[in-house]
Amino acid sequence: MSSIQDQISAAIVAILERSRDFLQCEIPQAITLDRPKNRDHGDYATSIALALAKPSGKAPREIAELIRAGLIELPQFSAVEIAGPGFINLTLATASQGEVLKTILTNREKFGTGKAMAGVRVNLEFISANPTGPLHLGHTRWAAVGDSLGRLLTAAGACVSREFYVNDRGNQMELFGASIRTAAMNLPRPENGYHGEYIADLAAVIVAEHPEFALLPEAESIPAFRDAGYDLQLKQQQDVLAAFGTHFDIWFSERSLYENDFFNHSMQRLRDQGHTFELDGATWLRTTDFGDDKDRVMIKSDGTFAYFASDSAYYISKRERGFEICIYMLGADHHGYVNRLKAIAACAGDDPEYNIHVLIGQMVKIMEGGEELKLSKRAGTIITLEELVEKVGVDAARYTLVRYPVETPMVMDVDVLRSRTNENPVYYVQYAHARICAVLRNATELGIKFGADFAADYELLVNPRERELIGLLGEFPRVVSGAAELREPHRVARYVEELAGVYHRFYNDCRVLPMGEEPAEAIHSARANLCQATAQVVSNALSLLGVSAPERM
RNA sequence: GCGCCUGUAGCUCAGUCGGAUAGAGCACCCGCCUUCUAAGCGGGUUGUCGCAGGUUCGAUUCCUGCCAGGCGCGCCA
Repeated sequence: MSSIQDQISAAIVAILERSRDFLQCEIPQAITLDRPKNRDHGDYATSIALALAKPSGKAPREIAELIRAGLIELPQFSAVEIAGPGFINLTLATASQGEVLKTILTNREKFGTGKAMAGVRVNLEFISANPTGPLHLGHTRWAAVGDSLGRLLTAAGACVSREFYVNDRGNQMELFGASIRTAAMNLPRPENGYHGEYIADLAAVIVAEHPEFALLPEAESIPAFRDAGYDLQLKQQQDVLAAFGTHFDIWFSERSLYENDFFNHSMQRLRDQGHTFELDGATWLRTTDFGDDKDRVMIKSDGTFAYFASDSAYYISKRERGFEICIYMLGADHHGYVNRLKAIAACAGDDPEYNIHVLIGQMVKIMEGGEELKLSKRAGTIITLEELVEKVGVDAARYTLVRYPVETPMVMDVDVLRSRTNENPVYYVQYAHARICAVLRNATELGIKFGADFAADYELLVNPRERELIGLLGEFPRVVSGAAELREPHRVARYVEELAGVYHRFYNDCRVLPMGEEPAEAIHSARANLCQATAQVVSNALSLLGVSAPERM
């Protein structure tokens, strides 16, 4: 089933093809259609005539006239007008509008999904926090955005694996173990150790279970506390993320990269490509061959593995497991990593521009009572995911985190997120859904006929508010595919906010149900179907964001 | 010093491959509930799109140089 936009695009391309001799230039394969801001400019507009003016050497209005003459013959349009320097403004016939509603009501939760990325295997790695403490605000942004992006890519047809990379080896783990041990034994914490209250909590749990750990010699005691603490902390992260609605397919252990000789295998692959070298007793990867500002050590001169070694092996693991696109989501404080990661891909013989896609997320701040919240009781430093959810709930937290482009530094205002007004977009959108559901419950009670199986007369929907609403509903698939392609989930949020606004205006101007003793007529059924289609799209959009669509509020 | 991000209304921010009169919420003023959820809707006021050049039919959008703010430049993870 092709969308109305695809049909228009194909029709214009066909007209241009027929005029190939006249135009004498390359014909685009698809035509982009805009939704004009000004309603006088119709339902759709295209500037294709302006774009083709230069390559063809013809006047834009001449090309526009050519297209207009072809389109006006088609039954889908009630008007085709040329405006300004050569814009073509299209107004759809009401019959074409009804098609959109039928499609939505038939496809239900599938409406909006597509095949743009069909068959593409995507590895989506996000959060990847150290298992040495609770998840904080920065992680929370990725939990919301990453999860939503996973849903979007899946909706676009991609085969997605969501992975959480667990840094379960290295100095930080040792420090973690030592910190818990000192907390358990009432000793001073190690230098650079972990200081949050949660360390003492972990120590208490472990000591209750294994009092003998504290009695072991230090060299055995630290690993014992480390491993027990790791299990508890990882479980805590997993529980918190599950409650947040963020799902992972794979919790990938860094340690596992060094099992079964995989690391040597991955090193060999890099050696074979000829980008490794030895210097000062260390093994390096010559990342400067591919735009990095300095070469990187993989195996340190003392024989231990640098963190970068794991990154390289992990990338190779992803590729060998069949993922062609590897998406990384990093905090702004790690942006220096982008060139390094791309260099790994290049050193492995891949195309970094295609195989690696890095998203850089800017910082998140949180305000309450007009002041920035900085201290977390539990983590000792910054606010945790759990604390945020306790303050505003999962829906408000997720929605707010996902409605801004990740490169925008953002401030979450707890007071706004608790408010039930226009200034809180999540309520605004959810309220629209609940409102529609209420109308539809009433419609059912009144015995109004509506639904996917009811052949409503959509020709009756001629009010400008109705046309505006239908037109916007038809945009949803394009919004989804665009958001997936650009890896920008916030587009879905902005879209659904606009949709909610358009619905509220429609609701205000167009009475859906019969009043008082009025008999039920065809217009009531048509509008009920429009309502149901709107509820479906709102629900689908919120679902892509991992936010609930309540039926009552 | 080098690199990345940001700069749009009084505030918080959108703005699709370059398109028509640059948008939304908040704030401020005025209206709309005796029948579908007023957590809503309508109207009014608000701009040197950081600055200066360039590319072209057309630039908030692309290029160059400045200015301001944030972040990063380890054989740490």
